[in-house]
Amino acid sequence: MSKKLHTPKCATCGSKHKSVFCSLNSVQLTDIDSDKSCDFYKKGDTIFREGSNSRGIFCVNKGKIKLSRMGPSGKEQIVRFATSGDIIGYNSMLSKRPLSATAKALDDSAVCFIPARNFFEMLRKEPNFSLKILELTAKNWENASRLITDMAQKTTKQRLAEMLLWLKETFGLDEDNCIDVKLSREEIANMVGTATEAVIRLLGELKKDKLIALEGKRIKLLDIHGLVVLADLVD
Amino acid sequence: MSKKLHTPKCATCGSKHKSVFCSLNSVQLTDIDSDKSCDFYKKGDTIFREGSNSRGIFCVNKGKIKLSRMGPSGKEQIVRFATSGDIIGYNSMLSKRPLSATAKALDDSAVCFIPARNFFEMLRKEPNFSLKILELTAKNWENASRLITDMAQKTTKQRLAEMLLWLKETFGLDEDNCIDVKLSREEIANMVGTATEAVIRLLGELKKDKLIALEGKRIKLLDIHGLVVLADLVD
DNA sequence: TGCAAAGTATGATATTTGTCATACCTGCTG
DNA sequence: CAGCAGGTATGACAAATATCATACTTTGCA
Repeated sequence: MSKKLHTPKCATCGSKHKSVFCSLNSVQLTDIDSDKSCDFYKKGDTIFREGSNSRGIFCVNKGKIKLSRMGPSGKEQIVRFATSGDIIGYNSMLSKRPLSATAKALDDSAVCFIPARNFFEMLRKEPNFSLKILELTAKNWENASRLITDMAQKTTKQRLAEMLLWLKETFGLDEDNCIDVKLSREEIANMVGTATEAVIRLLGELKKDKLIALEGKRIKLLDIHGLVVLADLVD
Repeated sequence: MSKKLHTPKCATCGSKHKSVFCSLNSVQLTDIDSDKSCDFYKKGDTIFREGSNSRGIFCVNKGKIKLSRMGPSGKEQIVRFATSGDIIGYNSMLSKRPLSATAKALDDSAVCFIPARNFFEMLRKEPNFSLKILELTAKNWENASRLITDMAQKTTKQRLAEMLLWLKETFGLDEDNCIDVKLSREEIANMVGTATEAVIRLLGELKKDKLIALEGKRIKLLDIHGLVVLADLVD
């Protein structure tokens, strides 16, 4: 399942500057460190599960995490991703509700755990930290409300294009312009909100339209602007 | 458009106890009051518009507000409602982005305005207030991610049933068990994410199934449990 | 190395939903 | 009070997408 790791220090964490902890000083980072632990998760491992109660927040040290919810008919819906420097599991701490999503490792990952007490203490003591988290939750809502609109109004093909661009933003491109994450067609379908077969067919169409190229699970973006136009994301 | 009103005091506001301001003491409420103003909006009036920059937050004193986004093809998507005691317009303050939704009055409404400065001051000075807002934004995200899942996976009829239940939660029922808000079929369609004709047909089906009754715009809920089951919301 | 299992691909078909045309109400305004 | 406009309703049709069946391909593991 998961294996304890030598716990990295926040102060020397490569992702510090791009995380919500960036505004904290070294004393405060030591406070966070004091009760922190770090676990290793193999690809496919579950970090936490929808419906259970969280006892703290998680911060991704290394790896790729998907956050998903179970739909009524048992179908998975991917609602968010997290990678180095991102925190997860904080929403249910703040809303005082059970966890609303399940977190699974897409790759071998290292994830730190910070107990609720330390998290809330920091929120109370540090207005700047509090504002950072507020900024994060507010952005989450804005992204989600855009996604609601897109789910409701765009065609499957448009949503697929949009999801590819989202994956690019989240995980970046490798040296070959391929999206730097490996997802099954089924997982892509669970982002787009459609059937696996539809994704396969539509990826084929995007390929025929010379917007992407496919080599197994690797998806190469050939025409990003074309995808933006297709997804109707032009501002 | 909107008419200045005699500004009500937070301390004597009937919605204080159920609002995010419930944890503030009388001195703090006076702080909020100091630069507050209140405007009257007629049914259909716009309170703020997607894309513009907000200069403060709004708190609904009386009335019913819908928050919606424009989809790519110009179709409205209703993403939230607000009523007495609810605050709106705070997300874009916190995310430091332009407003992500448009707010329009569904009824004649009175809405207070609190400048950004006072809002942020309170956030900085009052950890309890900060935590209340965090709770709010976290809940928003959770609701939104459920909605994403539903949009992606449920049938139009299920979503319609779910929206009716959502309207019931938000606006309540009158003495006749009718949902206490008047929306056009088009507006309902803009919540459900479908065409107006589909809503008309499906409302007809729900009526035939004896789950609801219709008298013009008034929708009477005959079998709430039946709607819950249909919407697949059973826990 | 080769087999089983999982994942990917493709076709045929059924269903759902969107779109367009049209007609009918209902409430408002001149 | 007539008539017009906006909203509601219904049918016919087209398009998109889900579902089912089947075959092919890759991957992991014994």
